[in-house]
Amino acid sequence: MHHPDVPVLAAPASLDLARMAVLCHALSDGTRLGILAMLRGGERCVCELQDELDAAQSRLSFHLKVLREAGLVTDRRDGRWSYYAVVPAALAELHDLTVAIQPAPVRAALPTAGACCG
Amino acid sequence: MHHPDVPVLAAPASLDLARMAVLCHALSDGTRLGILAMLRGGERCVCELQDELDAAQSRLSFHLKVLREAGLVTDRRDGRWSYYAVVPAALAELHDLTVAIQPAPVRAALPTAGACCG
DNA sequence: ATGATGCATCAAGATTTCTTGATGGACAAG
DNA sequence: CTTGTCCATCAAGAAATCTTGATGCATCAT
Repeated sequence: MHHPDVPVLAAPASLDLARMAVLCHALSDGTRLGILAMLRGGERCVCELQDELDAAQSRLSFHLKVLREAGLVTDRRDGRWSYYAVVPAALAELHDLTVAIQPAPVRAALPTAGACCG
Repeated sequence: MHHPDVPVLAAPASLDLARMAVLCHALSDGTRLGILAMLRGGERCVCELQDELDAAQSRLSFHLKVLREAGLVTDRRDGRWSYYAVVPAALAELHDLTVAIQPAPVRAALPTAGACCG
């Protein structure tokens, strides 16, 4: 070898790369992001998403499953309808992960997620 | 239709779903996240990543290209070596996007990214 | 000049992901 | 009970992504 062998930085406990990959994968698709954007207004049933996003029903079911399995949404049955809603904590998790993966000097200059403005 | 036709929430200007999809896609792969985690310690050349991540060279080149095209890393040539480094602003962008896509009531209870602790 | 190293790029195959249409179950209305 | 609506799931094909090995170029050392 040839290079100075810089010590590899230890990862903070909060930096779970596998979890981050799952969350990011779930958010890497336009249809799924469109769903989440709609759910900002509150819970929706599948047929509402269907109308608004102009997507086939099986297609929405597919993407909702991805979001659900990533923990980004929950579903609630009410009669014939399934209502989906955002899980804010999951987005907060990604939020924290994007901070944790910042280079150490940058992260030091950032407010801590929990302690901010507190 | 049958449901109460809830008004669809207007998206904040900061919510660029296409951009979010690109960023999240780039971060949805384990190898790429491993690269970023290594780059937290500062810039690295490809062969260092290769040693540490135990990945073939062409494979790293492929993933580095994805990260570069998403704006998450920059590269710098120095002689035979290409040094890659994190672009903190890109991670900050994703950070802000995860806030922007939160349901409106949740976002209202959160500190603004820029104005935090100010 | 010669040879070796670091790296980007390409082609090909394997794998994963996405879309579409079909089927069937749960539920509600008539 | 029959019919229609809402939805999950499946199968099959299309498309995107990832991995591997090969090739070629630039750079450095001898």
